[in-house]
Amino acid sequence: MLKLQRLKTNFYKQNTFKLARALLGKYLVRKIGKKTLIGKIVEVEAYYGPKDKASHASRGRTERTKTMFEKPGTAYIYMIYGMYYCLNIVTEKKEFPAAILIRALEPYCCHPEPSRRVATKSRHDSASASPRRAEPTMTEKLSNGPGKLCQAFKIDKKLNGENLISSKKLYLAKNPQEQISPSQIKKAKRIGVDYAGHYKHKLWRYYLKNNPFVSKR
DNA sequence: CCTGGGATTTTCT
DNA sequence: GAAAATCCCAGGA
Repeated sequence: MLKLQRLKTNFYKQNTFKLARALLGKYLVRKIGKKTLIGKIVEVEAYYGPKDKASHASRGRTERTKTMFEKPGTAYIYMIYGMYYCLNIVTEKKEFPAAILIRALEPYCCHPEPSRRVATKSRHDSASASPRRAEPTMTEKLSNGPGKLCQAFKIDKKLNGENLISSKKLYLAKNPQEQISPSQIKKAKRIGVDYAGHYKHKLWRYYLKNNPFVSKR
């Protein structure tokens, strides 16, 4: 059985780039009434400071971006392309705008609606080659991208500004048994930020090697 | 394999 | 009025 411990204030106080790596392998927990959705974080991107041209905060504090200036451990959620939401974890000291975009999740369990088997029978995803998944669950299909995971986990602007340290609806947790080693982490350019001048080349995307839920290699 | 366009609406100039 | 931290699908090589 998966034993999860909620992540506390100190976890969020790490610098943005350390925290981005530390987020890999941690769990996003979403409670909706009596139901709980859980997904392992497998891909993230860092957006750091007012000079990062790819960051919404590069043009200062606005109605939308004010959440990025909040204290670490706050959820920053915005609408993108009129159709999707994106979930970020605010980092750094209050008043310094930085956040980490959650780009992909590996669902752990429990999309209850259709009576479908949870596909991962052998659950600790070992490094060993698991043969192809039989029936992908709904969540599996729907959480391999920043917009899709918000859809699957029913995350929208109502949760913008939520404090992940105290929230009953949305938080992060770890399985103390599970450790991610640096060799499992791959660094890459961020997606969809070609407009960002030289900041578009920054290797501020991190993902778990060989994880099938990563949005792009 | 890759490239390009359309959907759709909030946000900021 | 233009752009956007996306996604999906169609069409070409």
